[in-house]
Amino acid sequence: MSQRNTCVSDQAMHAKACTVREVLDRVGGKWSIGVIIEASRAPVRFTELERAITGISRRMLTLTLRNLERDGLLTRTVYPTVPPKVEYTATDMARELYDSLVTLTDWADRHRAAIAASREAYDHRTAAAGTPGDR
Amino acid sequence: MSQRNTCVSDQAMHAKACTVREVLDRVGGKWSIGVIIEASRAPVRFTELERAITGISRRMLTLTLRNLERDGLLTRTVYPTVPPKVEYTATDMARELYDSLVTLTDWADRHRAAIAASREAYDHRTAAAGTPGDR
DNA sequence: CAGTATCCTCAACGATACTG
DNA sequence: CAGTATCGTTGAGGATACTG
Repeated sequence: MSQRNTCVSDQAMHAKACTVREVLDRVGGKWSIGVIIEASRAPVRFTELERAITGISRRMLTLTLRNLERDGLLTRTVYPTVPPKVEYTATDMARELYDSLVTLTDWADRHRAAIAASREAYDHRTAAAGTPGDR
Repeated sequence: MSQRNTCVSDQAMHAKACTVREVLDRVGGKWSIGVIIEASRAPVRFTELERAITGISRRMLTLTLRNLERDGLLTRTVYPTVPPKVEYTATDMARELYDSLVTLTDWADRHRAAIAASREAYDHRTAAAGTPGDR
């Protein structure tokens, strides 16, 4: 994701915000969630992921996989064959994380319409403010 | 946040990944969560937020507030006094979101140690690979 | 007080040629 | 097949002077 840990020296209740940031720093990247979901179903190979995740570049797939592996969210298994075969599998920790994320999708589902409406209203307001004459 | 909506043209189950991204695009910013938490307790003024949230710049506070207001997560109330007084309050939608985030903090709390250990192990491994001689 | 306007930096991401 | 190595782009975020 985009930001570093600013939690040091934070006081009291900010602990909550920081804990959330910990998670976000881990899965906030553009592709992390997609990879975790794919690797949660069954072991997946590099090329399979590349095809399954629309729009991801080879470089970003590699980086995402390495970071997730480093955090213990993915297991990387190399079969020393020719040509090489590598499989990625989500760990239990990652599956748990995915389950927790369901709570968030519920929230999004419930409020998607309200948010869209709020945005439209806001944009309409500010557009009106930006157009002095309005005619 | 860093990334645009790539959900268009996505198929079947990727809907889940996209719904998560919707939330992340909204709250994934470096400061959004902190602002929501502060504004969930009670109405807060601009300067109060600036002091409460360690490290935030004036510019980012403004941007974060505007985005959250646009999405209907914050209410902005202006008291036409001199000097001006502006209060920000979290909406019910935002409080609900915050409640959902608790699930994530639980996950982080449970696995913080495991993640740290995994990272250290990974870094040690790759460091060893990078140091040919090792002595 | 509550912002806006400017300028700048840097890390995330994208594209793609090359390789064990 | 499963990557790595390079180069280029973009936008999030930071610092800060100025203003109604």
